[in-house]
Amino acid sequence: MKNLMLPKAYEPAEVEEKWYRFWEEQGLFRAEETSDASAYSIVIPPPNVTGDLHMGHALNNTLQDILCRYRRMQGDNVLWMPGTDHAGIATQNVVERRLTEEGLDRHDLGREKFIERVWQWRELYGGKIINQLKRLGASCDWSRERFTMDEGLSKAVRLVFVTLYHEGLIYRGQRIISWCPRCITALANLEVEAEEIPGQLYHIRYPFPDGSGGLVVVTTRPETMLGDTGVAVHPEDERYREFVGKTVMLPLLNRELPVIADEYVEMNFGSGTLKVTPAHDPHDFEIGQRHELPPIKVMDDQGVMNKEAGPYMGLGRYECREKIVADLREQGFLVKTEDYQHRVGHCYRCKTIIEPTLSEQWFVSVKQIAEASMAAVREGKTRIIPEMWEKNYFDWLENIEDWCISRQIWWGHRIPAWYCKDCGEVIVALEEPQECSRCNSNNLVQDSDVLDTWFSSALWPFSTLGWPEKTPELETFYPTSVLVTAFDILFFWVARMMMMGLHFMKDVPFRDVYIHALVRDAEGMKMSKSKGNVIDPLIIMDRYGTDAFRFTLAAFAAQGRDIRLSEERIGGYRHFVNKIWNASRFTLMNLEGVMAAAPLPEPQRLADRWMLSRLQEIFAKVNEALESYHFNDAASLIYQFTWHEFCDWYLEMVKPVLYGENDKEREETQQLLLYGLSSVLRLLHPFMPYVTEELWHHLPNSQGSIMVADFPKPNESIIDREAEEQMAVVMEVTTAIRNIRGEMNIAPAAQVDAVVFGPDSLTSTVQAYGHYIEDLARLSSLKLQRDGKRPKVAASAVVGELELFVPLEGVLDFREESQRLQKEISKLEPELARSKKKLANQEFLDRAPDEVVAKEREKFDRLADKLNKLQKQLERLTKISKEG
RNA sequence: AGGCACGUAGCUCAGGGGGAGAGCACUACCUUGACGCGGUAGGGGUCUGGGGUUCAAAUCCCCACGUGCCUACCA
Repeated sequence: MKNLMLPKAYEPAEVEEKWYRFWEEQGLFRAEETSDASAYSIVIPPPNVTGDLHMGHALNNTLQDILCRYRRMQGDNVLWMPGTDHAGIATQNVVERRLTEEGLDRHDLGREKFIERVWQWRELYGGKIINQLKRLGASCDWSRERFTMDEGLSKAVRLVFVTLYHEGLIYRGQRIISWCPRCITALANLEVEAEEIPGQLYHIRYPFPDGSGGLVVVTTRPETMLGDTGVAVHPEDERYREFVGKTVMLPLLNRELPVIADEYVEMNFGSGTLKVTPAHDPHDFEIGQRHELPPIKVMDDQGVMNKEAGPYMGLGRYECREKIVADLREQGFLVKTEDYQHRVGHCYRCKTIIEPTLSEQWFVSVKQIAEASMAAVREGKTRIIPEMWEKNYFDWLENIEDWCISRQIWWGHRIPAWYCKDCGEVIVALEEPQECSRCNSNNLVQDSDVLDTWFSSALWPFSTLGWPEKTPELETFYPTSVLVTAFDILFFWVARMMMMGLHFMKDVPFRDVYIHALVRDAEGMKMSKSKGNVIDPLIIMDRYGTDAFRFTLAAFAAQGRDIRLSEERIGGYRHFVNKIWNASRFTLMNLEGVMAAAPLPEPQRLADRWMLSRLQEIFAKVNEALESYHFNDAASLIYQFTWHEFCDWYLEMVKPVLYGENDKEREETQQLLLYGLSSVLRLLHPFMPYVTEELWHHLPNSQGSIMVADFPKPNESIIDREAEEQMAVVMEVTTAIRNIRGEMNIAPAAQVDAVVFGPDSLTSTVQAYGHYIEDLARLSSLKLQRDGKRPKVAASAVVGELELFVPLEGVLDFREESQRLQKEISKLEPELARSKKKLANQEFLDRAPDEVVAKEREKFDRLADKLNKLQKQLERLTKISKEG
């Protein structure tokens, strides 16, 4: 026997932990690698092990959980594959900060010990975000949890590297790359964030060899001049043509620089002369190659000037800049400086200004595999939703440059390449080679670099399923059904998964990519710790409960728009959770003696017929919304129905039956009420897993977990248009009487009479269902008349073709009532005028579709009739008030 | 510089060629046997501005203004 008594208010903290444990213990999150049921799979965007659950995670994982729970309730074999990302630079930074606190740095420990420390750290704190995801209710199959540095995943990484290398798609080369002098590593272009900052444009005179005149170059980074090996002008620039082939002198270092002509130079920028620093600028590097200007690196890997900087050696790059500017000024080479706003690259991990530097790194040649990735989307093998993101996806892939994948850090997948110290051979292999394949030397050293974190993330959809083994998991769950993510990692991650998936699995990694919003603060700023504007989801869950929080996220998740989270709105949905709780409480306390196994009775009464019919429509719409990732539509449909139809109307209409003497009616109603509540709970479960599970277990007819109950599907045969139309009349009449009561200040406890005039077709409905109106509008009597004398001293209203009177002999305030009628009339008049004008327009009649015209005629007639009736009521009132 | 969004009630936001919507906030009334985290009723918007297409525009197109984001090698 289930407990039908509920506490008065829902206390989330008490039930959330209980049910999460229950789900895990019952194995309800587990996917079957072999099953006949249709498979549905999602791989989680693996959060960084260093991470704390933030709003972005909360939204991302709530949406995934909604989809997974929805599909599971439909009977699908659902796999939500969880895991975490080793997050190379980010994690290394965190552990290094700890070492700093101990007064150490990683070099004190050495590579091996340092990596050990990182693993220890991960052992202690890496599970934190997993627990936070559980708190959120995430129904991942935790028995399959993966980590990007797991043995299996690491093996996949090595195999991919080796394969691409032998296919010629991975190569090693000297390039200008983006270098972070704080993290002391190369970065991919994508990992550099350009930010506009104020700076200076320095105009510097490079004199002719005899010390006279010279050419004026312009730069924002004067310290790089120490690495200049030429000065370039545009070949068609008349001003400088005579100097091409001659030389100028580099100030401070007194190096002779050739003046060369190159089309890259913009004649209109600055002086039209460009200093060429091949080792510290990507374009200068290219110019240098075209004109055989040697690159000279003037900085070391920490941004400190090296011996090539001569007297400036040992200075930090910005110290050096100041010193150089001062020296130039002193020696008369600084022509002028001006303020200049420009965009400068910053490290996406530590925000340090990056230094473009010539360096030898590993690259993936991506043009060819990018092409396949575009084709897959173009051909519809993968859909990107909302569609507008497709354009970004294509734009990026079309302009893609080779991907720099080597990082000079210690935490990550070591590059599987060995160098022979004797003959220089490069050996790329899955396992450490015993000897050089060319000279048989065993004097081999492994490349000290590790791979970009995103290299392993790119394999996530198949590496987590066991690749390169041919596993039943891969067979069943690849390609995955949908990838749910925010657009900020569309390039970092989604595009690269497409490339790797297509290349190694010969199939797309996911059928759909659903791109959701970014969560911003109330001012529309991206939430970040440095801005101090973060709202901590864990605090929110403490304060409002997880269900209210999740529902809010879903309600905000409209396609194609960012979310500005407002705490008030979460509060609003906490009220909704409480409303559901209390609707259930009411239902349960009226289910005493209900037959748990009874079949659903054929509904007889209007309220039941209407509620059942409306439910079918809600089922259809909610299913449709979830199928198409319209989470907010689904949420608001359920909200509106539950609160404003089920609670506001149905529960009220059902009370007299529940409290009445008729056992048969009561028993039927109990069954239908139970069905209604059960339906609402099942609709809500994907959004609000905890409260629905708790309530589910109180329902007399529930079995097991709501997680595996059927998600409601519409049954067309239950839709009852007639009931809905009749119910509309009941609702409108009730509202009209309540309006009169409210506006006339009739005490809520006081009962009044009402008289309704109108055609038989309508009054018969009012007659048949008058008991509902009497009850809901607190009437002592409801009389019906086809025609005849209207009551004299009465407040009145018009509802469709019905005229409605509330006699108020002795209490009616004539002025107030006539004002009320006047207000109604003045609302109607402009609407009627607009309709009239429309119907007078011949072109409208000719060109608009017939049904639109017919609808407009109907509307006009309805409005005119209503206005006419209201005016008569007003006239009558005025006359009576004068007589009285 | 280009591209993409967005500008709807005081606030946060849905909607999207033919009746302006929700939540919160606001006003009045209410200890009606689920809920005051409640109920009933109510006030509030030339849908940023200007053009255009259309019988019809908040909705489609163009321009302007504003906001946000993304991409880019004028040093």
